[in-house]
Amino acid sequence: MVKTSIKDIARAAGISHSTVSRALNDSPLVNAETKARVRRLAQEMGYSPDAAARSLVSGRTRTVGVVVTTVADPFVAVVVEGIERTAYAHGYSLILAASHNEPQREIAAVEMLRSKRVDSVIVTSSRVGALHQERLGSAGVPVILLNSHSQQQMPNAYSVRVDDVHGGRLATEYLLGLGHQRIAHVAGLEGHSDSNDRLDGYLSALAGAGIDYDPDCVVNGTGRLDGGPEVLRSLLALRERPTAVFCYNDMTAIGLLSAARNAGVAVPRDLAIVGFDDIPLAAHVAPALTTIAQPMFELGERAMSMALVLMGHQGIAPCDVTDVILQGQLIVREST
Amino acid sequence: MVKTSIKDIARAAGISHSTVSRALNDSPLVNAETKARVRRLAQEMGYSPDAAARSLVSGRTRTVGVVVTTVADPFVAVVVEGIERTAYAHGYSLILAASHNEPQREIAAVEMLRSKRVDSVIVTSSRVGALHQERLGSAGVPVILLNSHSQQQMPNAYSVRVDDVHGGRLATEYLLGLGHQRIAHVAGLEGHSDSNDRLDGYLSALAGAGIDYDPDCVVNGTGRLDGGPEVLRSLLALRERPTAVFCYNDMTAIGLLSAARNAGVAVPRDLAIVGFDDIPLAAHVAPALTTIAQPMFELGERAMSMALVLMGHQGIAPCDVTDVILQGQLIVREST
DNA sequence: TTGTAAGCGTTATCAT
DNA sequence: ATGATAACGCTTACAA
Repeated sequence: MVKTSIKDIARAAGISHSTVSRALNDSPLVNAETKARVRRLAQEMGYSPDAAARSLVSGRTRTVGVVVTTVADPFVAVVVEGIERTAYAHGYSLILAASHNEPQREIAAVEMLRSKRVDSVIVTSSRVGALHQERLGSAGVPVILLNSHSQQQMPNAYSVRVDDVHGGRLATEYLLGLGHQRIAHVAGLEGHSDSNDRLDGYLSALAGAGIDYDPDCVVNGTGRLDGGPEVLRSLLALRERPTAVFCYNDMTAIGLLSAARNAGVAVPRDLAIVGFDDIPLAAHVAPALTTIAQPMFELGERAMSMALVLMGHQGIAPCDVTDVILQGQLIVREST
Repeated sequence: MVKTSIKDIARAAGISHSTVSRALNDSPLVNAETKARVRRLAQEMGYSPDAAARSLVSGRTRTVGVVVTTVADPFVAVVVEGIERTAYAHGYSLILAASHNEPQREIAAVEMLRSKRVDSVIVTSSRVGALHQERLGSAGVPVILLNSHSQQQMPNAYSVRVDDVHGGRLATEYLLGLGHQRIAHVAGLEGHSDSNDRLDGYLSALAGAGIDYDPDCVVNGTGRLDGGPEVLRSLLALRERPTAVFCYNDMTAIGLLSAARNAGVAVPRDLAIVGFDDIPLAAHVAPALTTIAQPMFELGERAMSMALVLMGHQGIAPCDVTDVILQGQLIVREST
């Protein structure tokens, strides 16, 4: 048994391959017993339909492409879980590609997906979203940006995201409410709109409280666990030491937490820390992390649902759903 | 610009589609300027080769299927990262499917991958690995099991795994060395060979120390964060309370850690806890988790490399690489 | 109800 | 160096 095609089955059954095709696709135009015989044969011969051949004629692959920065990030992992569950429920498969935060790889990934003729593409934390929407959107393949947005508002710009400005403001205002006057911010990687927006929220909260913005208080992070020690060093090196810090995401915050513990900086007494995401483990570090919760799973679900709609899967009009914005929520724990 | 095929380019250039194909594939049998003209046109017309059509004739897709339990598990996420990096480096794409620990879905996932004609399949924590190896292996598609093994040793059984028995023994012997006499074990989900093997290691260490095995000391876990409270309850309900516990994985251990903290059970004083995996966040919980480190990234890398070899990518003989077994390593932190 | 034939977008084998 | 033509495995008119 190497590989069986409908022609092989046709030969074995002594009928034409079109009848086999019809039988396998449950067409009403086939004699009931012929259908049964064909199906039994298909089973016995280990037949598996060739998706490539099928999509060559149908023009659809029942596959969506998912571009992430890396799966080894808990936030991304849960988002992908949300996408996967929804996709599976509707008979779609996922091709996964990682950009590793490099625009070049992101572009290459989307090109690969285009070549594989995926029916839709979901890109998380894109740095060049508008480009994809131009290349694919105009070719009829919906592109959904997840937690990023084009600078220029395009006609075919679909996105699902959390309100990052609001989240950043929420976090900062909470720290201000606690009485902190000197609040630092650890940004994410440059070029990401979510990081920029969270920074904007931070700045807006500061401005709202009538606090002068000190550029030194904003330090660059990596969005990863390992940046902690360096971030801590930067913060401690400031002329006037901040009493609180709002981090781009939970991984950054947890890395900082760890570095603080090793350096004997007590959290929250010496330094209050707020994260962003509420990844599953945020509640389990010590001290448990105060953070802005993103509905990660739902973000994935919504993005995939939007893709389904755009591929014509429900009766909903496409124009209803161009830009879904969800709100984050402050979760107070022990790190503040 | 909807979709451009080589025929469209041929028409625009006034040549045959076979010449276009040759030009695009950099065949030496094409006039240099024709080649240049074709390529410019392809660029301008936004041409993207149809992977389905190509693989229909070539018989290969340059795609591997990856079946995981769920991506929303840090161990799995890092493994997939390892697979992805290696795959990308060799021009392969990944189709991702989740089994959610249900044998039925695992089988459906593999069937989908078979239909998509992936060149190879990697299945993590399989519950029915032998089945896939029979269905796909005999059809010429290599199947690599990652951290699971068939009960019966088959001819085409490829696997990459950590030595779970050894790891389980290591963890338990370490606790014994600390003086613990009553050590519990929280198992993973039933039907997984890795969980069974870790249990075997635990039992073997106990036996080696001349300690009678008390079946009540082995409780069932879920492998997830959320099982903590119930596991703790089970442990506290035991007639003679254990002073230490070895958990199937870090997520189980961290869930337990959390539950212990909430219940006022001091770790490690009242209860010492050892995990398994060494997920990135294991060092950042409190107390930091003692665990058996698996080379997660390398596991993924090795599995993908093995797939490459089996697909004929290097000069290595296939027989050299049927079963890679890596050793885990004890990492002592604060939870013991 | 079934069979024949065309076509999806490629690559590959022939000729020319 | 280039062009016809067949083939990959399937779906789908169109015939019978």
